[in-house]
Amino acid sequence: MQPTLNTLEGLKVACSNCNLRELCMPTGFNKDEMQKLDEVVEKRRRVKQGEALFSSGEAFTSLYAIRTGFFKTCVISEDGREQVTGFQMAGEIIGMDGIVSDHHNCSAVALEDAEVCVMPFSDIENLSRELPGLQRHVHKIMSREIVRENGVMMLLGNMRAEERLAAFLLNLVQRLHARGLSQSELVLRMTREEIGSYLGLKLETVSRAFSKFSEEGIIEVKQRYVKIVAPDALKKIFNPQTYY
Amino acid sequence: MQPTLNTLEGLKVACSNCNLRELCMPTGFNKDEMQKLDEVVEKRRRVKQGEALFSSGEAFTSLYAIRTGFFKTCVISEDGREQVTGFQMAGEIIGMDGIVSDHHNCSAVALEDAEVCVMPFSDIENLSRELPGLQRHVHKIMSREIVRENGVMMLLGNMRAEERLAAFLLNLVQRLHARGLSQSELVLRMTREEIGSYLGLKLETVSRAFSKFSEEGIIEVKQRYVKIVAPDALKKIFNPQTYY
DNA sequence: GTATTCATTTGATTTGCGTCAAAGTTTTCT
DNA sequence: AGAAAACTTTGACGCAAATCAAATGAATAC
Repeated sequence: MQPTLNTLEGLKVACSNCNLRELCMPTGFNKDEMQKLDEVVEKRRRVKQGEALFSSGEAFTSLYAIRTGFFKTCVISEDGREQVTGFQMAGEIIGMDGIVSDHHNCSAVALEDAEVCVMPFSDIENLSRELPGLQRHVHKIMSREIVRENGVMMLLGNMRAEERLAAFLLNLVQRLHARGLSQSELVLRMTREEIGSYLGLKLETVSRAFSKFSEEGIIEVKQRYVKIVAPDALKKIFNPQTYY
Repeated sequence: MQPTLNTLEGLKVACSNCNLRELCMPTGFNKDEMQKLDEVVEKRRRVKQGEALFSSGEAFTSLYAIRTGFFKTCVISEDGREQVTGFQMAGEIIGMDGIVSDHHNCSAVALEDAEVCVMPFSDIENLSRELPGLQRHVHKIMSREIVRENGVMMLLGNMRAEERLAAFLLNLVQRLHARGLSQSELVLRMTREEIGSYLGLKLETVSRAFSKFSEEGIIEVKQRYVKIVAPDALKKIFNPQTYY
């Protein structure tokens, strides 16, 4: 480890004046509690595009709050098949897969240059014994991940290609919108192949579904740029029943 | 609610002399700590075959430790498609999906008459601030669920029908073996349709895969009874690479 | 600025699983 | 015990997505 390479020297690392606070930290703390919270963030770490924040099998030490950038998490089977298990953006917490065995079960790779807050898990555990609000927050974050994965299982087990892609796009744009970005335009940070891996499809199938949506006037696509022209049509594809 | 129907009166509810303790509770506690742990289990509750322990949308109050019986958990999409997200047996903890929103996101249905220990989550949170061992255990249980679901995503996204069924059987028999049962024989508690839902397959496909394994002499099947004759062959199907 | 690599699109063909159907078996109900 | 309902198996056929293939476009390196 070469901390000087990964740590941002001279930058005040503090949640209390971070504009992502409401996304990744619990709310409703007083000044004293907020100060303690600040100390959980040991340091920051930059991860270049294509690099791994952590890799499957590595010792688990910390959770990471994404400050900037975009990640994918993936598991690899023994015979080399890769499954993307999620895409994560600013304000989201990753690394919880490592708690159960003290080793990471998946890898987190930056899809664009990124910066994360390193939060040693033992510190989180210590402080969350003092601060019930933090304790509850940690529980909620893990529960949210369980619920998210339930949703992916529904996608993979029950939905057809176009339904999966519609759900994927709606989910992405909704999360970006929650971060102050457009609710109709987005630039994909991942390849068709990575989308396909996440959705249990081959890249050609993903490409065809994009083209189909485009032909139908539901979206406009130019490579990684996507504009959602008819969100209701997408929602209808994702969930036919609601629109009888 | 009719507590008298669900509570087992006159039974001493205590983890300290429960033979499943090592499966669902943390180890290494002294007498005093063990006694506190006992108090987390508010009561027990019986669930008849086919009944729901909790249902999607219901208010979340407690986690449940399965004492006897067998459950499935499932989510239902708005248009009515059901996805089985897991099968749970004695010693396993369910209900963590409800923490994030204070409402359950999935339903837990008993596949045979069952008995669970009801553990109010607020009590768990309170006590785990006192007992770091319990705190760590709660984190591990949730992390284990995340990791399990990662594995299911790999199954659903990358594997073919027979690989999925092989993985399913190996996983089931391994968990049963950890509970003192045979590592080669099992009686399925779920229908072909429920297996199919979990594995993202139709019941006919599951049935055909069973028949194929049977014809090849890998397993013996008679309805719900399954005997694994050639476990290595199953492992090879699940994970071709390892056996070059 | 050109070459090389990587990503995407689109077409032709194949295939694994789904769908439909019917018969057999087991369990449940009366 | 007998009838009804639920579950399972097996076969024939269809289709959605995978595979194979080739061309185009974009990004990166030299």
